[in-house]
Amino acid sequence: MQRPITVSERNFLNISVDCVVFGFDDNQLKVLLIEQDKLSETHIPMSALPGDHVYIGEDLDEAANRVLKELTGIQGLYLKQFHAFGNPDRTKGEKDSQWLRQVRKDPDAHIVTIGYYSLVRMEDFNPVASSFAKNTDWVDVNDIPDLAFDHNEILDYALEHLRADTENNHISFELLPKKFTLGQLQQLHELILDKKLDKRNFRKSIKKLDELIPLNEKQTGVYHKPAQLYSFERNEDK
Amino acid sequence: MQRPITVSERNFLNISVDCVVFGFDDNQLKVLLIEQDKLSETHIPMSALPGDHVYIGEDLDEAANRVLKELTGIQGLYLKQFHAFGNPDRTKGEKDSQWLRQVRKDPDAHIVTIGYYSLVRMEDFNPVASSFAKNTDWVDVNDIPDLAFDHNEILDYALEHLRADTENNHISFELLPKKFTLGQLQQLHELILDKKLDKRNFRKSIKKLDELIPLNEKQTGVYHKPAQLYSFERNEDK
DNA sequence: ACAAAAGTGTTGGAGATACACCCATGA
DNA sequence: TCATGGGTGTATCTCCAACACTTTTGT
Repeated sequence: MQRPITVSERNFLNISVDCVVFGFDDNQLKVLLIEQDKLSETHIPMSALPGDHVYIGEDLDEAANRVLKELTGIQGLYLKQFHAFGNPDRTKGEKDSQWLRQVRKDPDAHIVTIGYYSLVRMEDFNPVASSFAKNTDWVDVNDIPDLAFDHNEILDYALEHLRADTENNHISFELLPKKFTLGQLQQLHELILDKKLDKRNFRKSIKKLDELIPLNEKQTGVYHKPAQLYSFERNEDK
Repeated sequence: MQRPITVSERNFLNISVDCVVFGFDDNQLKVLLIEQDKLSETHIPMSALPGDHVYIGEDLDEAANRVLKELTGIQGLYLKQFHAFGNPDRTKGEKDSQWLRQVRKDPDAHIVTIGYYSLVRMEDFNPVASSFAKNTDWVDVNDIPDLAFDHNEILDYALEHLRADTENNHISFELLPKKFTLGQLQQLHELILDKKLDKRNFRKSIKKLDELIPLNEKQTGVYHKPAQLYSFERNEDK
């Protein structure tokens, strides 16, 4: 049974958003992490997902976009909400507390966070650290270090959602950018699902989607047969 | 003795949970609503989903269970988180503001709410209104009135999730209570999905689930062939 | 000419769908 | 004995998985 918190403990309840931005190129699936600024001699900076408080009066989706932009400079991508994380101990690790004492007025607050994820071609975005992010890094999903707070758990959860969406071909028209070849799209699915797919079967299933639009354009500058380029129809781009 | 505080007293960004409890009997799918207490001459009470603030230091899942119990007396059911709603205007309707001014210290706070849903046999639970709920009602899903806040939207969203879970047979062992006949289970699926299902095919697909346990027990007191009773194995009951 | 990825159809099997009759009980 | 829902099997069809060769370009 939860012990009620009393006023004398001077605690707060805050809301944040955390963004899991998956990035891919032709053979890698990575996640965009930020590295915390080193704040003092004793402080050991950690890596973390880009995330920060929601403003009062701000919509959650907008907050996710704003926070991502403030910390990494990245904007204009579709962020999909996937889960809320509210364990009161999620920010109570020793390193986490140390960090929060330096950057927050209420370091002991209970912070509920709303998780968002997205998927982009890495080459289309060039993250630049700012605010309390010292650096940004694309880190391979198979090589994720210990992250701040419960961000490892949030990341695992996001990956599950990404895989489920990919299996159902929901991913593509919501989360994919610009134009691509079917080969690239297949590589992407293989990266996400972590298994090989049959080329002909993949093409059959993907071509059934009427969101898939063949462009009047072919690949150039490749030393093999150039591929048809495709795009996904965006339902509601902002 | 100090009383528990909620965020509302310290902050203007609050967190609440709202519970969408679907109830069924043999031919109806309903939702548990509460009716707000009438607070003054001019106040027009509305119906709403059971929901209230999360305490500081309280886990979201626990909060959902506590809040549901406080308002309706119902406890011990599996509540599944499905979405966070954070539109800053979601509590700014005129009637909503009027209500909040009477029951909250900071009626103008921005309230982010986390939606939970569940599914129960109505006969297994007997809701009793308390706290700021004046009454509780099981209301048919096809006959939902205008609700407080954005609760109509939350309810629609919950129904979508319920349907998706039902189609994939995820629903059953997570959200279903006690023992039932296959006929009842089929009726339930038909209610939720709003379409007829083939009896033999339904039984085939449902019998493949190894969470389905036949009990050493048959229906009694019915004036037709008594049905075998079944139960679902709970993975992790609390 | 060669290397590299693009592009293309058919077959077999598994799983989903359609469909009709007898059974056990209480009234 | 009748009304009511319980309970069962088969034939067809649709969807998914497996599989190999030709084409186009740059080097």
